Amino acid sequence: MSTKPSRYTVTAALPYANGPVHIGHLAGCFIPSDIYARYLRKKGEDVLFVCGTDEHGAAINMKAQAEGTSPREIVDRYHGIIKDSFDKIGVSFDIFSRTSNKTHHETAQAFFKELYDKGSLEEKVTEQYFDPEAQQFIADRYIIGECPNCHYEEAYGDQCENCGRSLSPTDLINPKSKLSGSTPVLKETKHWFLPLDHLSGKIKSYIESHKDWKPNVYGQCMSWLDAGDGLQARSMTRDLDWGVPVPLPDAEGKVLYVWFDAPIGYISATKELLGDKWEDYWCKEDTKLVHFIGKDNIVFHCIIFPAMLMEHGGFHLADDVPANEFLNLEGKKISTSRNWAVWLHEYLEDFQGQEDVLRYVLTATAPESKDNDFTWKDFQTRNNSELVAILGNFINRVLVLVQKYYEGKLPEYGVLPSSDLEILGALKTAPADIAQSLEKYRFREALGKLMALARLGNKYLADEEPWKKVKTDPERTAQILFVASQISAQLAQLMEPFMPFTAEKLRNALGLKSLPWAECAKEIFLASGSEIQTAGHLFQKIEDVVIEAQIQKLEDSKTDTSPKYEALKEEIQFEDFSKLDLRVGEIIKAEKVKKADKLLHLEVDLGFEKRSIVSGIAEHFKPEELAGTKVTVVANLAPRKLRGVLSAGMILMAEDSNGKLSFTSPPADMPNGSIVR
RNA sequence: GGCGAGGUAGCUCAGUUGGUUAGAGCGUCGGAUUCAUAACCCGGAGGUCACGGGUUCAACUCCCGUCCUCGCUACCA
Repeated sequence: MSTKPSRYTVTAALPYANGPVHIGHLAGCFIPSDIYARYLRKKGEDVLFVCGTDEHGAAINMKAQAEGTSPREIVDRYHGIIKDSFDKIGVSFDIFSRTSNKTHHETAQAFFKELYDKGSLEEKVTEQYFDPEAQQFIADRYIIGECPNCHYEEAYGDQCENCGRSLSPTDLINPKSKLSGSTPVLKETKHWFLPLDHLSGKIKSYIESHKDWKPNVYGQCMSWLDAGDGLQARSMTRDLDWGVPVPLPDAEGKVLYVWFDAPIGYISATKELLGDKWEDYWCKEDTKLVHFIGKDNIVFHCIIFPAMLMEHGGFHLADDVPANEFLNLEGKKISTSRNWAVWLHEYLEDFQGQEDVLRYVLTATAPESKDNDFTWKDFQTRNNSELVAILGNFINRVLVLVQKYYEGKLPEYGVLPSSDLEILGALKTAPADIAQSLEKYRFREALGKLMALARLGNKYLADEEPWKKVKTDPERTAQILFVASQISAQLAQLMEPFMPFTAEKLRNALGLKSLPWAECAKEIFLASGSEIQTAGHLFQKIEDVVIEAQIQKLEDSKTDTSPKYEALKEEIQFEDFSKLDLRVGEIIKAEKVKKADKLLHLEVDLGFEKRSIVSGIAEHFKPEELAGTKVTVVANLAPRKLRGVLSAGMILMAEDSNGKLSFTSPPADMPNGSIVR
């Protein structure tokens, strides 16, 4: 967009309501979007900042079933936790809605209906499996059966995990529903697909018109568009009872696909807040639309959602999608399932009154251009040597001195020398300078520029030494503290988007109102005679014990993840078991399979013969360490080729809850070829 | 394996369209200081810009190749 936008629509990715929010979400999406929105508001722009919980989809349904409760119960729980924690950390959404509410259902249905009415959707009737016991259609991956290709007994309906073959549920021999364990029956069902291939040209030129997007975003989009198969038609509906009902006759038990309804959630949240005025923020070309997301969401926000909007017509497409990379934690990937995370609601409990510290640290260390690491040690250092020592200390020095020398009343300053005018000049240019970074979504750079002001203040005091001059030159001392107070005032204004709580505290001490950004471009904020109070310490030092406790907490949570035990499979008869021929084998030779990351080509001695077996264990074992290892082999499995290499049999492996594999090895003196039973 | 993004001081990162001694913050060492939460301020040390070629008068910056990290994807238990 070349001309100045008339209004802004800022969205933050909808958090999925099956768990709380952690620091990775914050650093990647919510803190930057909040800084941006607060900055725009302070600039006096017309800005709408929307978000909400994404509450549909099979995963929430499954979680509810696993906990023996309802999806409603799950989403209510997490919507509450998430909304509350966003409030407390100061993420200033204009509305934080949810996709399960009425407005959203209506909006999503109307959107779908529009596509349907104009003939954009392809209707396909297919036979799908239906679970008679659970009385519902079953998603492909919740159907298990025997693979027609390799006869693996537990192939999923969409793919056999054993031979890797893509499957359709109807290919399975002896299918079972994972929901109830019963045998599903085929039933005709109708679904609606959105073809995308005819849009690929439009989408490509849309992306290409945004070469200014971040390289990681632009690169991923082009990579996706250039991929071989082109854009496939996507089914926009599912057979499920939790979600937005498909607004057509004959669509009993069908809901919109969660990926279809979720982004529309941005729009319905807007409607909920603004009523008819919503169109200004979504349809007008002079609106600037910015989606803040994590890198896992790039393709969806840059390609699929715009495609939906294009096909519908009448919508303005995203002007920028400043996706961040991932934040690691103490050198390891954040993982919800392994409980390796710092949860926002827990941080807020443990660090009450230190909301801005987390905002500051996550901004300073945000993964803007590549993955970054959050460590508690770094958190402590940034708090102690940046917030406390540089920023808090400067403010404290000024306020204490003004209190001490002038009873809190700002003195007259007479005619300032040019060195002071230079300092004040820096205050005048700071807003534009910081704005330049913010407009480019360079939040850590912007924050650095803010801190440079505090550094300037500290240097000014050190150079001028008012505590000495007060004895010899009261007039000059008055000037110095007058100038230093102006720096404090500018800090109070400009820190607002980054650290809103501290900004308010400081403004109150200085008796200032929040000023529009443009009005911050000046030298003097506080007139002589202004009453100034001390603010106490803006930031508290964080001691080692506090940090050690957090690290310990992380370690503990890691070990106490109760391992997830898979449900037992259905009972089998002895003859089922006796079909298996298990033998003791010994690995003689192992080498990596070319062009495959996970596969090892093994030569296994079964006593009576040597076998070639391909096994997916390359990420767990080095080939040269394997010779001589005793293993248990499924010896009568039908042979097949993997990556062009013959695999005649299968090695049995045990897997722990972290996905680590180990051999089920017989003792070394057990002869090769021995029967296992 | 394919595609994408990265690999710059001990750590976290900047380096704009190729142009003289490659920058910042933190950490570290030394100095100065005491108004301030032993904080601030000044100074020093520290980099063959992943590696190897090439283009150019000139490359961290462009081209080719190799290695490593992350993501998507393929291959699996």
